[in-house]
Amino acid sequence: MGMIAEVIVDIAHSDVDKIFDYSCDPDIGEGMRVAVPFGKGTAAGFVVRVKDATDYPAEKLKKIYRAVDKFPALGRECLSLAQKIAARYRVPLALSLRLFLPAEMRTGKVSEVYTTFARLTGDPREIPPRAKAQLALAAYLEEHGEAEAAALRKQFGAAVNALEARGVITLEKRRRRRDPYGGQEGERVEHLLTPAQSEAVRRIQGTDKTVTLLHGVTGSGKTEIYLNLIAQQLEQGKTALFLVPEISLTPQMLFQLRSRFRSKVAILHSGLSAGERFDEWQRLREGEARIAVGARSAVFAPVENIGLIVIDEEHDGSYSSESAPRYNTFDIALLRAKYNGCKLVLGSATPAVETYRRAEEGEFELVTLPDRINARPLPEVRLVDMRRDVRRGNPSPFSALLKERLAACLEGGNQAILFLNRRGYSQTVMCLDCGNVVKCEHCDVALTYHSEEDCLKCHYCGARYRMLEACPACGGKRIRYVGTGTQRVVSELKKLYPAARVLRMDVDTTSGKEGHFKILKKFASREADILVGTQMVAKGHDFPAVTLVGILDADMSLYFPDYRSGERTFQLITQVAGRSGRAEEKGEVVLQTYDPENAILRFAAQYDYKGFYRHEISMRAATMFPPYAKIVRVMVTGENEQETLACLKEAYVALSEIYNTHADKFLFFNRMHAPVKRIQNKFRYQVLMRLLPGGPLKEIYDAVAVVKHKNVLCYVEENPSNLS
DNA sequence: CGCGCGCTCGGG
DNA sequence: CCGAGCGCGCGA
Repeated sequence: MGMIAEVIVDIAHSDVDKIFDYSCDPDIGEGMRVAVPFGKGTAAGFVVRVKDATDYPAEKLKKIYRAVDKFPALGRECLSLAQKIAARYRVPLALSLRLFLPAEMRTGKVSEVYTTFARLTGDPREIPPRAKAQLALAAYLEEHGEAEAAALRKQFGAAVNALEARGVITLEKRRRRRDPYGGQEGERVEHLLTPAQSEAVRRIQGTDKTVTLLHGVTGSGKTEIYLNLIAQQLEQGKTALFLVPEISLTPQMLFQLRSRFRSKVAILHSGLSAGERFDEWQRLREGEARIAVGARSAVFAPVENIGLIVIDEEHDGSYSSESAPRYNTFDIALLRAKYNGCKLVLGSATPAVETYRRAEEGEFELVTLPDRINARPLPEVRLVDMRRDVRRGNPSPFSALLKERLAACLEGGNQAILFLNRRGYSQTVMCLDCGNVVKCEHCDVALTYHSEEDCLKCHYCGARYRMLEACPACGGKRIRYVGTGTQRVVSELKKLYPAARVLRMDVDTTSGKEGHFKILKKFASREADILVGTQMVAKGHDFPAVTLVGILDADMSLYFPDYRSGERTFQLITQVAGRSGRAEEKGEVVLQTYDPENAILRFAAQYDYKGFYRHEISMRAATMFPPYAKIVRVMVTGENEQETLACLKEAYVALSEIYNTHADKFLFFNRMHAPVKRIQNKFRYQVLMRLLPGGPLKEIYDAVAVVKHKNVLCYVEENPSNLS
């Protein structure tokens, strides 16, 4: 009797989201990718199980054509995990299985690369004395051992083939790993833990809880703790996942890891070429590398026998997936930790309120590192009331204090960072005669003026428009620039400090994979005095000469229509303030605001996380926001407004039923326009809900899974980080 | 009466 | 997802 394979075809659609049985040869195994006859053609698929019988009529059964790879691309754990993900987020299994492979493997563009080596295997005396090149080649190999055939061909030409034909040398193809960053390593340093770090390590190992929250201020040495824990797991023959926000995957950080763990580290992130990513993935799968370092998607790394999972900067928004399946890295990491029976460490200087709460409640172990390693104080933060500056008739984006401190900083030969969370020149342009603000043709969003290209850009879809000469509504010619962006800050700086060298870092100046490295490197090597940028400047990187950080508009992120805006503001300020005074000289921070009494800004200025947390958690309790309730949004979006509305209605009717039967679990239930009504020509409507713990979340997912409208997308978001 | 488009269904 | 099959609507 032949073998039967259960196959999931690699088509992400609920209609074909089911197991198809195929007969197969014994070389087909679980987890392998296969090519199968499907419908009127061929489909790729994943073998999820192999069995020896099926109920499906034998005459209709078809046979797997072939295995796509020589190896099982998916392991046991990942098959089980993918099922859970598919069930939890109501996506086809094919979609959750794809998470576990490098994307380029599916498109078939990537394969292993080989290098041919030549070595002596016969007697060089068989070479006739006339064949000078062949003799030289043989002599070369006698001296050097083996060498790459390609290099030899360059030097000795056809002699390579001639000698092979003669049997004097043998050519051998060997797999070659593409190596991101060309094997560069940092310096090897001793890793002695401070008493506080040792105690933290001891507590993380000693707890019987799966999850530990490691709360340590900037510079308290969290990384050393992670590395120590990882090293211990490696010694026990286990593997580790080290997850970081995309932005902190700097070469420096990677070199540091490599200097410690050498080739045991594999890097998975979007900056690699397809081939490099595939090879790093293979090194992990084959056990050659045993530490996977990477952003969100590295939580799916193909390692077995995991001994530790680390999520660094756990509060970072990049840990939530923005497209289906909308998973949260923590949830996946927890599943993997449970499956492998290992620990999961969350690290942050500014933990998410929801995380800290779970630690406080005892669900997570809480380990706190209150002090910086070098005991250097954090830079002093001075709050500036911008309303007073405005009243005094100072229209510039810089307060009098900031100007004074900037001058002093430059005079002292130091560097400054100015942070402003808005790119472009001005937030938008407005007609002074009629108040008209120009919007994007494809999005319900005001356009931003960019001075470099003298154009208006839409920050949602990237569309560009010529700068207006007159108001399109009333023809008025008095156009005013409203709100300050990074470009304007740079041009104001040039007026104020003509001698200062200014660098700008935002999405517009960091195109290309290595774009923001180049700018950071330039600044680090002191080719500029002032770095102006958006939140990109907040993370990573040590600039020893920076003694001043200016936060130009601390309120900007505060008034986002989002329950996490306070939390995000606190995190951002803490992070950017930490850029000041990293070396010998004392640092300072100037924090400009129109709301100097604001509690969150005051806690941030004092580096008082606990004060902030208590304030924020009591606000959340009073207003019933997460973690006391869950925000659930069902988004409905499509290009045709009628179709979109019809779909919204269908979803709303289905959800209303849930609401009516579980009214006690709902704090809020309504349908409405999304705050941004249209993005990229797609109309956006939503059903917004707030659920008490134990609310009918599953029912909501089930109801939405049934809603199917052509040309309209309808999906569930839990506690979305961005409610626009 | 014939064809075309749109919906439904099956695919192992 | 993609193609096949089929029903109904419209046009000469």
